[in-house]
Amino acid sequence: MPRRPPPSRRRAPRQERAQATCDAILTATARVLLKDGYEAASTNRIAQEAGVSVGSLYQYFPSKEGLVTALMEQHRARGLADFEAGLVPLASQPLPVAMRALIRQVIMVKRENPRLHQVLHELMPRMRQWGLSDIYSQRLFRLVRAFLAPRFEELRPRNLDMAVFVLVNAVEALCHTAVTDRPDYLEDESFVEEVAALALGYLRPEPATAAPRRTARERVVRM
Amino acid sequence: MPRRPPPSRRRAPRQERAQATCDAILTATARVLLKDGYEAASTNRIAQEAGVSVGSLYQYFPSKEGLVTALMEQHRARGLADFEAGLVPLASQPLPVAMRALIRQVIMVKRENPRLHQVLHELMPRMRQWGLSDIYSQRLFRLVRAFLAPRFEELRPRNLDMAVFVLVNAVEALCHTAVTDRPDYLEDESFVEEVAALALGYLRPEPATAAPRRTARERVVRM
Amino acid sequence: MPRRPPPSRRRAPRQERAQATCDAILTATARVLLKDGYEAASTNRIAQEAGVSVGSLYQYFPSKEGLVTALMEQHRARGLADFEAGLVPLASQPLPVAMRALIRQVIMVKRENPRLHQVLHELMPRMRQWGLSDIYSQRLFRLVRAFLAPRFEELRPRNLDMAVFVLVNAVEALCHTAVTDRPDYLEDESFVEEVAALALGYLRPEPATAAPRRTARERVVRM
Amino acid sequence: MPRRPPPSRRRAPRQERAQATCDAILTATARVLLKDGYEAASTNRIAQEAGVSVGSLYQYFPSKEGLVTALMEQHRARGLADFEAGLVPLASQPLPVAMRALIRQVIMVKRENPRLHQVLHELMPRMRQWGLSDIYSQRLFRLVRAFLAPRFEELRPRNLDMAVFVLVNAVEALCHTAVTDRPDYLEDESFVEEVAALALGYLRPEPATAAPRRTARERVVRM
DNA sequence: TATGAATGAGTGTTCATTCAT
DNA sequence: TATGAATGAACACTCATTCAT
Repeated sequence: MPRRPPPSRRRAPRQERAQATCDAILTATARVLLKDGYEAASTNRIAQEAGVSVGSLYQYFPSKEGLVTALMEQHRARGLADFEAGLVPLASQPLPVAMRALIRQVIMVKRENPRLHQVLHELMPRMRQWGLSDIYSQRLFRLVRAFLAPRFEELRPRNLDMAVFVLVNAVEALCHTAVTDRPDYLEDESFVEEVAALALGYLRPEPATAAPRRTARERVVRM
Repeated sequence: MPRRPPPSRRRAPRQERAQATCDAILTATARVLLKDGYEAASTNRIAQEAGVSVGSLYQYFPSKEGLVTALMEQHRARGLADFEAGLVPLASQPLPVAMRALIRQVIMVKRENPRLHQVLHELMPRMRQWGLSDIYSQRLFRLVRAFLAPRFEELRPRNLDMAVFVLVNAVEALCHTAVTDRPDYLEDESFVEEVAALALGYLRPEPATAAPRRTARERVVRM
Repeated sequence: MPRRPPPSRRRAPRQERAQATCDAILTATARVLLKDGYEAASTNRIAQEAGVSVGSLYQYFPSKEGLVTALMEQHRARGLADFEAGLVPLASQPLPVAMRALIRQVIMVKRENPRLHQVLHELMPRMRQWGLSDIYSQRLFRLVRAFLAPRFEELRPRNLDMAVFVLVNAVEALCHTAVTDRPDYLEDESFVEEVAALALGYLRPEPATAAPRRTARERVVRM
Repeated sequence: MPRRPPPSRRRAPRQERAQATCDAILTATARVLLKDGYEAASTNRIAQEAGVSVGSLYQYFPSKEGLVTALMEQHRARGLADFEAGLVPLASQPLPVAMRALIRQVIMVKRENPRLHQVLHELMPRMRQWGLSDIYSQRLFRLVRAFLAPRFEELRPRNLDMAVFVLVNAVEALCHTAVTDRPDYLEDESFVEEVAALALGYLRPEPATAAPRRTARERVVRM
């Protein structure tokens, strides 16, 4: 029982001019969102910024909600496509190599336009409230799952779904939080190393507790 | 150039009755925020829910912003105090034991009132926008730093600040995301195990890689 | 299954000042409706005319619809009360006397403020569209029915309900149309006579048609 | 100071195709008016329903107002023509026969498309507001007047104009109100009888007050 | 001639905040 | 101190109409 089709578009632009208008509006939305945040971003303001009239805005987008949703979708679709494109050549790489590359890519993407990423990120709860299922998260999840599945036997975790949940969310959160709280980390190669260490340390089988016998106490402490 | 003092309180309640009013308002704010979200939570509505007049509300809080800030502060102060209280007896425990205990505690706290946690979490960007520095995050950071510092020598990471950043944010994000996306995980003991594995795997020294010598480059690449 | 309670009031005014505001708004509504008609009567315009802010308007009335409904109700309640008051002393009067008096009263009422009557009359379809059942029409119907019932035996019509429908609507329509199309009739005593003749001629038993007997069919056809 | 010529048409369609377009628009207007009412009937919506562009609509009609006026005119012209056609063969019939036939016809016409009749009826005040004189009412009036004039000597009323006003408006109102409030009456042959009784009772000379003499007082009372 | 993209004034309504009582 | 009536700027959104193509 689907609630309603994603109300992000009202009608497809037929003429070339219309497509341009449509794009201008979306771009302006991003700009205004950046400058003023969601609340302060009025549709009139956005239209003005786009150099069109409010009427035109509502010709292509059914509501402010829909407009923002459309922007979000565009953004996430691109992000996901990039991610997938980056993932393909890494399929055959050793895990550590691939992991570092992926993390680096995630950071690069966010570094491109940190404010936009941040703003859209903060918009996500609202989207959920609007009843939009987050198909992009699901696709990302499936992508990572497919990437991990072939090597899962050699890794420590036994619950693939949970492992993907842990990895995806931890990495995403770290990269995102860095944008906001520690932008310097984004430029710091050792940050990539640490995030990779987190991911790889999570997946790596625990060390066969070797030779010299230890008391339980020692074993626990030493880790 | 100090922005302005945190605008959370207009004036301290002197009389007992006033304190009660103040509490009632804060409680009502939480209730309304839960039910309706931030936008739909009007000050009139909150006052009504608290059983006082809007006028009274504005006697104790200078603005809606201030009201929400006060609630947030109360909430975070409590959370931090709890965390600190839980941390003390763990100082002498082996790391894995302590880590599991801490993670369990974080989850428990969120499980208590997931919706409130979620709502307040989603309010944080707005706080930042209001120019409030997040002193609680800083204190949490210092707490964990102090907890980790004595054992840091035996652990893998070499940058303590970055390690704390990584751990705090990864754990927090996982627990928080689980509230929203996978509430079932909150009841699942194996989720605690996985989050602990993530943290401990991150801190654990890499296994002494035996025999054949490698170049630094190689070492970095392999897992 | 009643759709919703008549949405005419938001909250009752407690203080004296509030009651005054409320009245001022209703009065202003009538004034603006008169001048500009329903569509052109914006709520901001009405508030201005009432000398209050829009906000106050919406404190007492939940919507433009509700505001107009309230005005209509006030108006019709008064009209009906007047009608009932006029009807009581006529109960014992001979029918023709009573009928003329009633018609005269209906005309008088409309003559008092013809434009307002007209505007509100034209608003009625919209009310129906809003799903408001017209309780005043029903009460009027019952009133007239009760007035007619005791003498119904001596009258021609055999279906009391239909007779009331015919009388009420014919008289009302004539008086109303006269307001719009022939205001001069409202001042013309012979118009009262004619409307009364219409009503009485309708109720009066057909003259005993003398001599040659006829079939039922024939009787229906002849005059 | 002539207001302006009836703004119902912008220019007469010359080509056949143009006439078809014009008709399509008018038909669509009726359809949309039926479905959505006047306010909700936007010109874009109407154009869409007609399968043409808004631009084309404005090529044939100067405004929404004009469009609706044109529809109204078409509709009333037809109604009047029908009425006139029905009237001709009745000229030589006895009054009661003719009256019943006419009333029956009025009801039939409304029964055909009750919603459209209702919608257009409710639009009439707006037309008046637009400054359009209602030439169809006038023609109807003249038609009925001409019908009644030859027999007027034998009837009770002494003011022909007023009698026509009373008859036309009473019959019209009853039939129209029945459409809205008592659609069952439209199917009820006895309703025709009652309306006819109303009209004929109005026209019929008062019964020759027979034999036993009465005081004026008595006469009035007795009816 | 037909199209449909573009316009923008104008609408109903909300809500944080003030201040007379 | 407490009240709650009053405020009014601001918002999302519509729709009759125009005009470049």
